[in-house]
Amino acid sequence: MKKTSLNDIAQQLGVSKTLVSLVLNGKGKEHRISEDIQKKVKKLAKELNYRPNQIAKGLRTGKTNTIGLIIADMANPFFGKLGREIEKEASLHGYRVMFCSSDEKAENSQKQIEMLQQGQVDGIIISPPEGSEEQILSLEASKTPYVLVDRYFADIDSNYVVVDNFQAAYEGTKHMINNDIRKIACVTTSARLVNMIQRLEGYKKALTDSNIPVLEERIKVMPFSHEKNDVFYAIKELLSAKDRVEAILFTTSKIGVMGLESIHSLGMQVPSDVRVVSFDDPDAYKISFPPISAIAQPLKEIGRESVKILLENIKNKEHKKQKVILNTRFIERKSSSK
Amino acid sequence: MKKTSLNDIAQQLGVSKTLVSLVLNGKGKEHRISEDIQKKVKKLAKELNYRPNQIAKGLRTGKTNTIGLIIADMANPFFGKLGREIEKEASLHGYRVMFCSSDEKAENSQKQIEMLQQGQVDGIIISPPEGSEEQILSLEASKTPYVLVDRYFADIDSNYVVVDNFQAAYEGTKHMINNDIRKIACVTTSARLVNMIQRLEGYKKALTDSNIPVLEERIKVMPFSHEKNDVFYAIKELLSAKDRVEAILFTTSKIGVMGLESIHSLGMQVPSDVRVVSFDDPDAYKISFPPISAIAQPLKEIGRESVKILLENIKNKEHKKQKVILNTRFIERKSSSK
DNA sequence: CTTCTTAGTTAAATCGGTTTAGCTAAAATA
DNA sequence: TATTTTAGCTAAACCGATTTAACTAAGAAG
Repeated sequence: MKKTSLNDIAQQLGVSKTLVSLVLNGKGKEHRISEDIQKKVKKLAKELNYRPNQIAKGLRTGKTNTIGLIIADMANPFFGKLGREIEKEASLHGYRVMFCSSDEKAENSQKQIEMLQQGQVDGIIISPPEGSEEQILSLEASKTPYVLVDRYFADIDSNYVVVDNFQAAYEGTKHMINNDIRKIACVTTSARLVNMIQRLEGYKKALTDSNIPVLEERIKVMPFSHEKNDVFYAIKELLSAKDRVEAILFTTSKIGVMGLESIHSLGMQVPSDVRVVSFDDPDAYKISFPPISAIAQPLKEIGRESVKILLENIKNKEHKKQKVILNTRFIERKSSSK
Repeated sequence: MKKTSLNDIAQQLGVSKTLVSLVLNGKGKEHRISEDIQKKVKKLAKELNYRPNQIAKGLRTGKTNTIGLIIADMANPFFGKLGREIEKEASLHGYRVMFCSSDEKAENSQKQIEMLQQGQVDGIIISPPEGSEEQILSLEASKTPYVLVDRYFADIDSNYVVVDNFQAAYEGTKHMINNDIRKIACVTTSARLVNMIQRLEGYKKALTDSNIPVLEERIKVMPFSHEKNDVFYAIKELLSAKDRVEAILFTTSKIGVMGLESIHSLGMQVPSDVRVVSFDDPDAYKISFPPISAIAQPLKEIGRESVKILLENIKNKEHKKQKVILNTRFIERKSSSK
């Protein structure tokens, strides 16, 4: 049972494939194809279960109705949920999504961008890893429509959709300070990505605004590609120092989850031994006992906005750059107060 | 800066595009193209940063080097991780992955299959929702290479990769019985999917093997598409009955997470008020306090096997059907013993 | 000196659609 | 009646690669 092509239909009806194409694309009226023939074509197409070959269509029209998505890791609930929202929104507009996990490695995103650019997608949504500036510039140069999410590069004029990371971290930290906690650590990562820099800045500003000194030994920056062990030792240091911290701000849920595991395995309890606030809001934080106070990102909106902007750029390649900064939502749970 | 095509290279060198194509596909020797010209072609291709248009290539060769993946929901960590493993394995073989979330709805997977079949992918890995038998039969009829994961249909001879759900549920239940727990409930879903049936059967068999009566009121089957509320009321019933259960087996992590939230919001504690064992092993279970005993599925292997089988079927469409049943791993944590 | 090899190269078909430009016959207008 | 318009349809180019089936010129063999 071979797939039926335009030609099959055309031949069986003794008409040209041009006609069949026009009719099936709803341009029958416009090209004054007689009602009679239009009916016949549609009927036979249905009977033969005709599905246009998107590859052929794509070759001619230069459109694939597919968007590429490059994120760090779709197994990470933050990116998984974001990916899902992007998929949903794209699907509403007739687009499919090709997912790529970069593992935050510029060499991976490099390959993925190249792959996606080989005529496979109409545009790209990317959460650019550290050191991928060149890649973004090359997207720009090749006029590939793209939107950055989660982070951006200050010196590159791009479309992007991010959250107000400074404000988010500021609020999270302030919340603990307002609960009479003053010895607050921050465990973070990738010191060079703008979103992480802003989170750290927000943390610092909240401290200084309350006249609390910012101590370098209370800021633990995990290596580029961090493992459970890295986090464990950081936590251990923070919690075993003479001047032990009372609380920790985690700047990603990946670190947060590892951090909580570490806290537990050190035999400590939240919040009695140490208070916790974390960026992102994975399910884990809701069912954890106690539940973890979280800085939730508006994933639905991020997804919706990024797709919207991308599609606008696909339609009109000269569209002016759009920069969207969304607000986070602080969710107070039991983990962050004495 | 337009993309360079084969023709561009050919014209600039004054040779035919046939030659260029042959050289760049490593068939230069075979077709005795002179070393001299080969070098020139390769050099210019590199200079112009030539990338073959995969759409054009796909049209001609009928191969896309893309596989389609249809899962319930990539935001669900179980499927997210599985998806990631599939992506990894596919990528090792030069394949990309198009992700689709069906939300366990047959109408969605129907559309997604149709979409993927329009010449977009070389094969499909699908976790078929309830009621999608027809769709699988049509995949079969159209000779589309496909592999089922997580579940299968008993009356359809398909490739599939699943785990031994009966044994897994049996072990999980038995573990609690061995800890002197006898009043064990099971909260499950989708009573018609084979994997869920087997999980329920495993639970029942473990009880009867220990001479514990199987009570219908201790088996809560969540509706097809369940929400937090559904689980909440089920849990409430189980824990407020006169003959209150001492433990619960959750047959998916989605239900498990909702269940744990419910337990907490009822003011109950694990394991003192109720013991818990759950299928799957999301991060949430590791950082939950107490950590949750889990029936972990070998996601890496499932991903690897399903891709392997799919690629074999893409290479050879007459390949005989392969059925792989993998073992789960029971991870004892603090949630399941008194 | 002709014929056969062989090395080196290419024209053209093909994949399955979309789109442009134009054709034919009948109807309308001059 | 001659010309223009219009309705209805189609041939052929095109997208950018792969692949088949030659074709040419030079050297080898007879």
